[in-house]
Formats: sequence, C-alpha cells, structure tokens
Amino acid sequence: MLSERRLEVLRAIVQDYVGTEEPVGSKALTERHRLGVSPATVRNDMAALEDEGYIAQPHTSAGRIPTDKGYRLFVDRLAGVKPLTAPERRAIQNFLDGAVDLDDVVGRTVRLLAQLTRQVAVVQYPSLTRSTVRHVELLAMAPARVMLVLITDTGRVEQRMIDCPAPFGETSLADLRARLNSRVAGRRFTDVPQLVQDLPEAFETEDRGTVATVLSTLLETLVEETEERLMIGGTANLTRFAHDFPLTIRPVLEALEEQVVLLKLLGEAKDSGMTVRIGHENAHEGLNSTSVVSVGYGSGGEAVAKLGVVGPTRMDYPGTMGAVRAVARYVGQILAES
Amino acid sequence: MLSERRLEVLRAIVQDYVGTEEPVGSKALTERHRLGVSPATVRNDMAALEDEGYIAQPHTSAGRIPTDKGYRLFVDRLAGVKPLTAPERRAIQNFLDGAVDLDDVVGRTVRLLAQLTRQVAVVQYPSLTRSTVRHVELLAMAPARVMLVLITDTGRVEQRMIDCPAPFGETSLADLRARLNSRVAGRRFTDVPQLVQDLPEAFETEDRGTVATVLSTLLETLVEETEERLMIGGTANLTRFAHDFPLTIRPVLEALEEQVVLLKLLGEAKDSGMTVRIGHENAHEGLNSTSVVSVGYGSGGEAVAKLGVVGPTRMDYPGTMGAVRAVARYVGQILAES
DNA sequence: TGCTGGCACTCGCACGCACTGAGTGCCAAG
DNA sequence: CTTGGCACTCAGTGCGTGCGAGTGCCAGCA
Repeated sequence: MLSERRLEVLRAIVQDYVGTEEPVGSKALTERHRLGVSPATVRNDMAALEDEGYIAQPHTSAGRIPTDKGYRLFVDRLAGVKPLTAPERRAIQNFLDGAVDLDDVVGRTVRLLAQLTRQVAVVQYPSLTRSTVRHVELLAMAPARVMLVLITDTGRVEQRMIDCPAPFGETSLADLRARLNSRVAGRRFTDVPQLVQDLPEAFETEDRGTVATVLSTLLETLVEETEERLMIGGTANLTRFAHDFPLTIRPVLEALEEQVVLLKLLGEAKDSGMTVRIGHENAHEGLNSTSVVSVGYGSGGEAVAKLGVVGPTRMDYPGTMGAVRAVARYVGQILAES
Repeated sequence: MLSERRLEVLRAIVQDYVGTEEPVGSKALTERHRLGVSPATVRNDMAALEDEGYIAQPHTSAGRIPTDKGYRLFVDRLAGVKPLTAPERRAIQNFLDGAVDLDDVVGRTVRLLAQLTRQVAVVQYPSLTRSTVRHVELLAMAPARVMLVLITDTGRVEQRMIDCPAPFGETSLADLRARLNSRVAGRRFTDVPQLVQDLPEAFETEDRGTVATVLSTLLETLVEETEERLMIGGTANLTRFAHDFPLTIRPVLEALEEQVVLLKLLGEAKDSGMTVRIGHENAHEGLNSTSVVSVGYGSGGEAVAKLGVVGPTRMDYPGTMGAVRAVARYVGQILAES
C-alpha cells in the first residue's frame, strides 16, 4: 500500500519525465514540486516505488523513469482528463464543419487529432456491421450485368459488379430493387441475411438464378467489408522522439502499415468509454514501447467505430485523453447531422 | 566534354555508392571494377568529374559521392532500365489478380511497389478528369432529397446528397435519370458541362429548379473531385537509411502526409513515359534529398493516373525504374479487364 | 516511527589527446 | 596521357581523466 505522498511523488515523476524526457532525480523533484519534504525523504519514497515496480532507473547513477506499471497507476488514479480550451473546441468545430462527405470527415478528423495531440492519429471508418442500410441500388450496366450499390446510414458507399447467369429485364430489376429495399432499408446489417432469405421464391423460375446471385453478392459485401477500413495520419510526429531512433519507430511504422494489426488493436479496446493501453499491454510486439488511447464514436448514443492516437508511453495522458474524447464527440455530432 | 572512361568511372562510383552507402575512393574503384587503369589515373578522372560538378567529397580525406547532377547524368546516359525477372513478373500478376475492387487494386499496387523497390510507394487513383462516365444514378431518399451517384469507367464511385428546392416526383426523377445518362454515359468528364447545359429546358417550370440543383451538384462533384486521391505505403522503408536520421525523414514524412504536395509532384511529371526527378529537381524542399520515379498508367493506351516511388537520391535507379514500369503495365491491364 | 542532513560511492558522459589509415593532390618519370 | 611515389589531410577510434548528478546508507532529531 502506497502512502498519499508516495503517489504524489509518482505523479511528479511522471509529469516531469513527460515534460523533460529525461530521468528525474530526487533533488530536481523537490525543486520543481512543492512536496514539503527533503530530497532524502523523496529518495526513500523512490526506493519504495522502485521496489513495487512503478519506476526504474536506466543505470545506477541516474534518475528514475516510470515503468508501464507506473503509467498505469498514473492514468488510473492520479490523472484526470484535461478538457480542451474554448478556442480549441471552436477550432475543432470549425474544421470539421467544412467536411463535404464521409471521406472528408474521416480525413479531417485524422489530421485534427494528429495536430492536437502531436502524435499519430488513427480513425476507423464507421463500421458496416453496426450500421444500418439506407438504400440498396441496382443498376443495369448491360443485359446480364448489374451493379450493386450499398449505402449506409453513415454515408458510406460500397459497390460491386455482378455478372448474372441470365439476362435480367428492367422490370424484374425494378421489382427486385423495390422488394429488397422494402425489406432491408433502415435495418441493421447483421439482420440482412435472414431478411432476404426467401426472396428468390417471389420471382419467376428463370429469374431466380440471377436474384440468388445478386443476393449472395450483397451478403458477401456485408461480410467482406466487415473488414474495416481506417485512415492514419501524423506519422511525421513519430520523429519527435528522436532518441532511440530508429529502433523504435521502425516497428511502429510497420505496425501502422498493417491495417489488420491496427484494427485488432482498436478491436481489443472497450466498446464504450475511453481505453488506454500502455506499452506491453499492447499485444503487438512492435507497439510495446507505445501507448494507445482510443474511444468509440458514433452518430447516436451508440459507437459505430473507434478512433484514437498512438504515441510513446511517455505521453501527456490527460491532454491526449481530453483531445481524443473531444474529437470523438464532435465527429459523432457531424455524422448525426449528415 | 567527358571521355568515355570518365563516364565509366562515374558509373562505377554511382554503382558502388548505391551498393555500399559509403564514399568511394580511387583504390576501391580499381579493385571492384575492371577499368584497366591505375588508381592514380582514376584520381585524375575523379578530379575532373568533381570540377564538372558530377561528384563531391563530404570532407577532404574521404572518397567521392555522386551529386544530383551526377545521378542525372547516370540516369540519362549511363543506366538502362533493368527488366524484372520472370518470377517477379509472375508474382506481380498473381498478387494483382486477386483484387476485388478499385480500392483493392490501388491498395495492392501500393504494397507491391513498396515491397519490390523497398521504398515508399505512391499510387494515384484514376483521375476523374481523364475518365469517362459509366453511369449516373439518382436515388430518391426523401421527397425533396436526392442522392447522386457517379460511376466512372475505372470503377470509381462518388456520391453526393442533394437537398432539392422543391419535391421531385419519381417519374420526373426517372426522366432526368434517363436523359442524363443518354447524354453523358461513355463521355469524358471534361465534356459533361456542355452536354448537360440545356437540360433544364426540357422540364416543366416547377421542376427546373431541382434539375438545375442536381446538375450543379454533378458539375461540382466533377470539379471538386478533380482534387485527386492517392494512397501511399512502405513508409517503414524510410528507416532503412538510418544514417542522417531523423533530419532526413522528418520532412519527407511531412511531405508525404500533404497529399497536395504529392499530387503536385506527380502532376509535374511527364504524362507519358517515365519521369525521374532527382534531389533538388523536386520543387518541394522536404524532398530535396530524395528522388521520385513516376510513370503514368491507364487502362487503354492513355494514362489516367500516375504511380511511383519516393526514395533516397542514392537509390538503385535501373531496378527501381524497372519495377515501376512493370507494375504500371500490369495495373493498366487489370483496370482494362474490370 | 518518520524525517532530515551529511557523506561516501557509483557511473555515465564530455573532453582532450594521440594514433591510425583511407584517401587525396601533386610531381616527375615512363 | 598514364603511372608510381610521396607527403599531407583529417574523420574516426580508443583511452584516460575529471566532473557531477544521483544514489544508498546512517546517525541524529522531533
């Protein structure tokens, strides 16, 4: 059990280390913080904190730096979420309000987050699985060729070209379009399969093959595109921790390029509320020296996707968390309006 | 005027420097290349080459490295384009053949290029301005709300939501859709404006406002989306030149994030044939220590977009040019098939 | 029991210095 | 025009030294 003062010492160490990026010693601590005790006392506390594994020294005659466990305690018990300033909020709103379509919203969000946190930003596109269908369109491109266009409530559009087993008349196509939309429009993606199950039966025998093909393509699209997309930005910020270069950033850049890795990362985060994963808490090895702050966002009360930032474990957690939360809220609003 | 042998010396210097990444001296040159002359002679040649500005020495007692001007000469007169090996060609084909849609094609291309060249790959989406319209679709989302979907011959899809000034009936909508498509389907984007100019006149007065709104949105989309999109990959390869870190890669990463910069960069390249821009030939300051190899690609004989790689000036030009050209060809084929 | 000042100790780091060797420019001879 | 020889330059390396930040421990005091 750690005394109140020792927690205070840990907090001071984290804050100083985040600020200076250098190991912090007992003397510097007493000078920069009003702890009300002498360096010697702080040394004792630091020894205790080190025994407990919250801090460590890089080498014998150096100050201490927080361990992953230390950051964890800091985030959980010692730090709040720092709200943004009014000008920052206004800037966010203005910047996001200019977006013209979904791509633009996501693009702006990623730039905004990267700029605010000065770290790498990751924004997931609104997920199809948690979205609802706004409209399904079928376009005859040729006698036996149909284009399927799928539009979600968040404005995302997916299209597929379908080669039909037999020519398909314009009236049949219109019929299918109407039946399809009346069943699935406004419904959740996950519900679609059973909603269209018996649709072929409503058609003439000669058209059933085509209807089945269209439906299976639709279902495929739902499944395949569950493979989410995401956008990243601010990688140039990685160069800010130029110390342990390039050993550190190489694996991080590689991890960022593997969208699968990132998606898994975001997937592991809680669906609601903010998630902070520190250092080795991240399953992916390349990200062992980074922390990931993520949060879900959505147009209504419910989260349809996640966004967050990836930065060094030595990051300004309160500020980062504040920025991430604020951006998520505004993006949610924008999506709800559009 | 440079003698044949001096050119040969320059070629040897470039090759060795690209291979070893270290300044190359006269002795090492005569050992690694069969120049048939002594180091002393080579020294004289090197002095001449330095006078002409083709090579330079980082400091007095070091070997020489090529200057931008030296690389330029090398690319223009001393190096060919190294064709890929048969297995490489097969690998490309196999990899690209698996693509399901345009996003996938571009994504795979970028990964492929990054892998083949071990550098940063940039692929521009097929440009709208040089594309033709495959289909324009209008969907009634609400009585006075229409979604415009624009589909290009390269499979790219853009959509816009339109708030109409007045309710618009389903029959009017179908009418507009039919007229619109009969005029613009198969035509070039640049021709669209004049093709639809007099379209409102064909409608009842009460609908003209809406028709005009739809048309102006369509034209806006054409213009706005002329702002091209692109995808980049392989940024982790930047860490391979870990020497002049991070001074070098910081500005490069920043430039890569600014799509505008990249688009301008690609835009400055020739429309046909391969373009190599070396070091300071790149207008953007952050890319002064990199070279850009780019080439147009397209589904037919004509280029609809460009792709290329960004790497250190000290790169394997023949190999890189070979990979870029080959990939561009295969992507063109894939696009033509789909 | 807990805090404090004092003190000896550790060790990374910056600095100075000499040495080494790759590479050069110049020159006289072939 | 080429070549071998030669003196010169200078970045990089390894070593020894001093400095100082920081520590751990201990005895004294509240």
